[in-house]
Amino acid sequence: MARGINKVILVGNLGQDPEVKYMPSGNAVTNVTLATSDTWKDKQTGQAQERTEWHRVVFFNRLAEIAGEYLRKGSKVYVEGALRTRKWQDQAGQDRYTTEIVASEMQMLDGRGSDSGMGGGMGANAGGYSQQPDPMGYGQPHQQAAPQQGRPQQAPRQQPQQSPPLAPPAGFDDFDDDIPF
Amino acid sequence: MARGINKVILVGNLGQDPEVKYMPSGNAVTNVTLATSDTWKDKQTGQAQERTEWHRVVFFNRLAEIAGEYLRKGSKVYVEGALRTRKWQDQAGQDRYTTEIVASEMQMLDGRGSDSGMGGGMGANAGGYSQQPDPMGYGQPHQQAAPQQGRPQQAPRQQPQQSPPLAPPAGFDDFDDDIPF
Amino acid sequence: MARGINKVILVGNLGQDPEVKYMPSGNAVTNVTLATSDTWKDKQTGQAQERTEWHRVVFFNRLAEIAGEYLRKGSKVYVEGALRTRKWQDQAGQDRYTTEIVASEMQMLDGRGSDSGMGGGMGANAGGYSQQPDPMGYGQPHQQAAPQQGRPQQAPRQQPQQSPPLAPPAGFDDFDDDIPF
Amino acid sequence: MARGINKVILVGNLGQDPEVKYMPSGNAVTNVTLATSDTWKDKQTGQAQERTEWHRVVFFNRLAEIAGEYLRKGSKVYVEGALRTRKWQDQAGQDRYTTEIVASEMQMLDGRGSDSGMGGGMGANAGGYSQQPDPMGYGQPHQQAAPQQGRPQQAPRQQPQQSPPLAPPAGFDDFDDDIPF
DNA sequence: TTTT
DNA sequence: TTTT
Repeated sequence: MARGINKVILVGNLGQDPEVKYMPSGNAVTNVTLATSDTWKDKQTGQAQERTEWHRVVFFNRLAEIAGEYLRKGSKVYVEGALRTRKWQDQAGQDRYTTEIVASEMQMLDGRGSDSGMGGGMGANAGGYSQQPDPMGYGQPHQQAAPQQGRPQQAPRQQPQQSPPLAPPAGFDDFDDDIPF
Repeated sequence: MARGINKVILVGNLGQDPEVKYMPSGNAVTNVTLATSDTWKDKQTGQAQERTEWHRVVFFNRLAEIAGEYLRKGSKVYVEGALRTRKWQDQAGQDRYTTEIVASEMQMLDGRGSDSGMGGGMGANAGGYSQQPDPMGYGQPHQQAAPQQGRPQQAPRQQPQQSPPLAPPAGFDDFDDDIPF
Repeated sequence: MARGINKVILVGNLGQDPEVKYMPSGNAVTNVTLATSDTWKDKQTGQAQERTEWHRVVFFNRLAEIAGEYLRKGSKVYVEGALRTRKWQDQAGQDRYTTEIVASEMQMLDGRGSDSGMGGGMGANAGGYSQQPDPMGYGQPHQQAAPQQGRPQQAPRQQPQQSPPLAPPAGFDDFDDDIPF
Repeated sequence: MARGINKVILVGNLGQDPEVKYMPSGNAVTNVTLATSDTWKDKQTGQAQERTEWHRVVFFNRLAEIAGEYLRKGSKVYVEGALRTRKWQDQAGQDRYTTEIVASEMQMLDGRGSDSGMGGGMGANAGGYSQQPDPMGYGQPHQQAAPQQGRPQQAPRQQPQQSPPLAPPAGFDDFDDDIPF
C-alpha cells in the first residue's frame, strides 16, 4: 500500500540499447536512459535553444525482459513508474545518490528496435502485476526461452561499489535476496 | 495488455455517500460522483466565475469495498483509473452513453468520512492487482466481514434498463457472468 | 484556478481525420476521436478478447489548428487534457450528456499523417499557455496562413441542436462570445 | 515546445517548512522536500515494512511565493511538474547530480500549515502560465507585499559551490541572468 | 472509426 | 525530515 502518490510519466527515446542483467535470484533487471527535450527561443537573441533531459529508467522481472528484447537505441517509448533515489558509495567511500524511475508500465511507440513480430504499439505491465487476468502470455516465451539463454548459471556478482549497485524496489518483486538500498 | 494509454487522475470531493452494490458473483461495485472545479475571473465583468465538473467513478471488487467503507459525502479523494463509455438503453429504447472512470487506485486525502482507524492517507490498489506482494491484507476483513453482511444471499437483479446498468470493465476482474457492455 | 485535479492522459490512434471548425470569434475548434484498446484472454475459453475505447477529444485555438493541420486518420498521438461533460438537447428536446477530453497538450508520436516537415515528435501546448516563453512560433503559420484559407469570412452558424454543440471550456480561452454550456 | 513527455505527479507531505530564496532578478525560488511512502508485509517474516521516498521539489516565480506562504512542515500537497537533473560541483570539485521536480502546478490538500484564509483546497499554476485568463490574482498580494518584505534589497549571493546551486529550468521563466545548469 |  |  502506498501513502501518497509517486508517479512519473515519460515519453522519450532511448539513448542506448538496454542493459539487461540478472539478479542472483534469476530475475531480470534492465536499465535504459530516456531522453526528453525542451526547445524554446531565447528572449534576448531570438536563438532557438534546446535542453535535453536524460532519465534513468529501470525495469524489473518480466517487464525487464520485454524491455531488453524489444527496445533498442532510439526507440520511442511510453514509460510509467515511480521515482526512487538510491544511495550508494563512490570509490572514495562517499555517499552518492542516484534518482531513477522504476517502471511499472511500458509501451513501445514505434516499430524501430523491434526485430520481432511485436512491433510498435505493444503494451506491458510490471511483471506479474498486470490488471489483465492474463496479458496474452507475454512472459511465457521470455520466461522459458530468452532468460534461459541469457541468464548465467552462476549468479552474477554484485557490481563493484564504484558504480550504482542494482537495487530492486522494496516490496516490488519477489526477490528472496536481502539487498539493502 | 493495453494498446495505447487510457489514464485519468482526479482529486476531488464526493457529492454523495458511495453506492455499493454486489454482482451476482458476489463482487462489489461502488459508484461515486466526484467534483472538481475551476474558478476564473470573467474578462468583461471581472466577476468571479466557477464551473464544477462532476465525474462518475466506479470501483470494483476489493477497491469497491474499501471505497464503500471509508468514503463519505464530502470526502476528498485521489482517484486513478481509465475512461470507459458504456452503452445502455433508456425507457424509449434509445441508445444512451455514459462515460465513467473505472478506478484502479484510490487514496483518501482527509479524515472525514472515516469512522474507522484508517483515517486520511490510506492508499489502495485495484483489488488483487497491487504492486505490493501483500498490501497489508486490506481485503481480508472486507472479503470476510463487510461483504458477508451486505451481500444479499440472493443475487440482486440487474437494474431495470432505464438506468445505466452495472458493467465491469472487460478483463478487469474475475466475473464469471457474461455481462455485455 | 482549480480546486481539485481533473487530468486525462491518452495515447491512441485517430479514428478519422480531424474535424476543424471555427467559432464566430474566429477561434478554431478541432474534434478527433481517439482509440485505446485492451486485449486479454478469456478465462473460460482462452480466446483472445479485445475491447476498444473511443475517446472524444476537442482542441481549441492554436492547438486546434495544429491538430487540424498535422493529425490524420490513424495518427498515433499523446493527448493531455481535462474531462468535461457537456449537456445538450436531442431532437426530442431531451437532455443528453457528452463527455469529452479538452486537450491542453498534444504530441504526435509518428510521422504518418504529416505531410509537413514537422514529422512525428513535435509537441504543442494549449494555445497561448505554453510554459515556454515562445514555443518556436508554431502558431504563426497557422494563424496567418492555414486558418485564413479554412476560416469562413462569415461566421459559421451554430450547429442545429440535435447534435452536440461546440463549447469552449469555461475560462479556457479568450472567446468574447457568451456561449452557455 | 517539448519533444517527449516529462511529467511527475506527487501527493505527499512536506518534511520541513519551505525554503524561499530570491534570484538576483527578484524572482522567488522555493524548495521543499516531499515524502511518499510504501508499506508492505515481508514475505518471510510477515513483518510490516515501510520505505519512504523523499522528493526535492522546486517552485519558481509566483508558484514559489504561494508555496512559501501557504505550505508548512507536514502539509499534504499535490504537485505536478517535470524531472530535471542538475549538475554541480562538490567541495572536491567533483561532478555531482541532483534530480528535482520542477513544479508547474501545486494544490494544497489540507488546511494545516495555512494561517491564511486560503485553507486546504486552493490550486495554483506555474507563475504566469495558468490556463485561466486570470487565476483570481493570486500573485498580486505576493508580488506586492510578501516578497517586498522577504526580498533582500541586495541580491542574495549565489550559494557556495559545495551545495547545489539554484537553477531555473531552461526557458521556464523570464530570468535575464545567465545561470548555467 | 483507429491500431497491432 | 513528513505522514498514518
